[in-house]
Amino acid sequence: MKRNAKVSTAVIRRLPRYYRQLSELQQAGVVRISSSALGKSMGLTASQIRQDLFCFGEFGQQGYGYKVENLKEEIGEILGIGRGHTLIVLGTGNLGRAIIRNFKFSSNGFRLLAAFDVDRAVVGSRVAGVPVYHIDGLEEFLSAHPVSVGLLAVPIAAAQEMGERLVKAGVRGIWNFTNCEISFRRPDVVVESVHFSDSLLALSYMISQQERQDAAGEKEEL
Amino acid sequence: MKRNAKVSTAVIRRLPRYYRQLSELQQAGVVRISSSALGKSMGLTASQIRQDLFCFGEFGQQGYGYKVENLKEEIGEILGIGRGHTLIVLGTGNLGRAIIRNFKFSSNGFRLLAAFDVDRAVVGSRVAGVPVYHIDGLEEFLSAHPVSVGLLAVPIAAAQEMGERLVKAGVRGIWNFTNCEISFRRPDVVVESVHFSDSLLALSYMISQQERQDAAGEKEEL
DNA sequence: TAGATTGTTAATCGATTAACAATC
DNA sequence: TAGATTGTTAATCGATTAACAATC
Repeated sequence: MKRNAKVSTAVIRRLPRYYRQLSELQQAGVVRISSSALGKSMGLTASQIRQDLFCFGEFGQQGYGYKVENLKEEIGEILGIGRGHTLIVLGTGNLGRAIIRNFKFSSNGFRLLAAFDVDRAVVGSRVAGVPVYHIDGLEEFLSAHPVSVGLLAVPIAAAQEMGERLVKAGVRGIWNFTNCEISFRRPDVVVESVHFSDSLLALSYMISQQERQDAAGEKEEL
Repeated sequence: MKRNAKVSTAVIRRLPRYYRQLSELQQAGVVRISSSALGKSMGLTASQIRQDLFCFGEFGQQGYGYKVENLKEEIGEILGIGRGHTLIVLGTGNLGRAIIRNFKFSSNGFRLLAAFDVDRAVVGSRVAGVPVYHIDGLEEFLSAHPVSVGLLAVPIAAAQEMGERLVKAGVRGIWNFTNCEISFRRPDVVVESVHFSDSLLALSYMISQQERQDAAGEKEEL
């Protein structure tokens, strides 16, 4: 990993996809791959892949291509897998619990330390082995355990406030699953939002376009 | 809605955000807004907003700005809200159930008709009022009910196959929550994926960058 | 060696921003 | 009317694609 000046978000968004694709290739026993083959398998151009990698250094061999395992490891390091990142979940409702149970934090380089909730009925229990604490103990926990990312799965009304408590206590990364925009006037705090609603509405637009085209086509046929 | 030639994905991705922001403004009782005020509230330039809207027609008044309610409705129509879209969920594990219980399908213009699973223990029951059928009955159900979108919350191994069954039975939109890429050689089928893993890894990259900068800064200070 | 494929610079394309006449 | 703000075209900026020398 070398250059690194200003990597565009477009590139950053592709890095996890490279990582995922290379993992699959590795599992499938593929040892080497060229930028053009990788591009074809992902719907990208060879140029773009080489240009993307160029942001970070040299990972291939001329005339040969890339060693799948090696490139995967390199991109993993760029992404920060293996940096010992830690995470806590705020909110153990349906969504919070589903994520805790389903998501493979460890294969993304994260260790899930704990969950927090206001509901005394769940506080003290465990979800998939993860202890659930009362939200009142958040600051105390954070002062004792360094936490890289706080996952917000709380009601919308509580999102901004909970985010602020996390940031105030030193958490730099917020993974926001609430369907609202949250922000902090802090250049050192990163917010990544997963907006289901935006995703479905984009899909809704695209299928609506299809439908409109279909309708126009039928009209023409008459 | 007028022009519409080729709307870039960048614009499409912003439309739901506009819709969300305008809904919030409306709820807050704001009646009119200018492109510059809307831009400021969303971290976009006024130019960009006007340029985006220009793809679809004229929605404002010179010297006045946009009527919040009106613009919201127009963007809603562009997005296809109110087109009577329908949806089914495949897979009622933790994630599937959490989405069924949590997500406000109706406020995004979708009607959730049913869920499907292989597990006989859940088949026949209801999740948040939604009936769960056995996957064997999928094709029969689809032939009786027009479905716009199929939500995939099945194990990775089943994702592609389930997608193909949906497409074969006439479903045009796939909302993919499995952590794998699926694709169909069908220009009329739209796949929208929600990759938690890609999202977390992008966040991981960004906080790792912060950490690297911090480390470099500390080094300099010595 | 010859062929293949990279790293890297240059060219192109597309998206964002700026500018401003039209007009409410 | 004067001021504000749009719709829309032109300018700029950034990202993608093309090209090719270097070299395995």
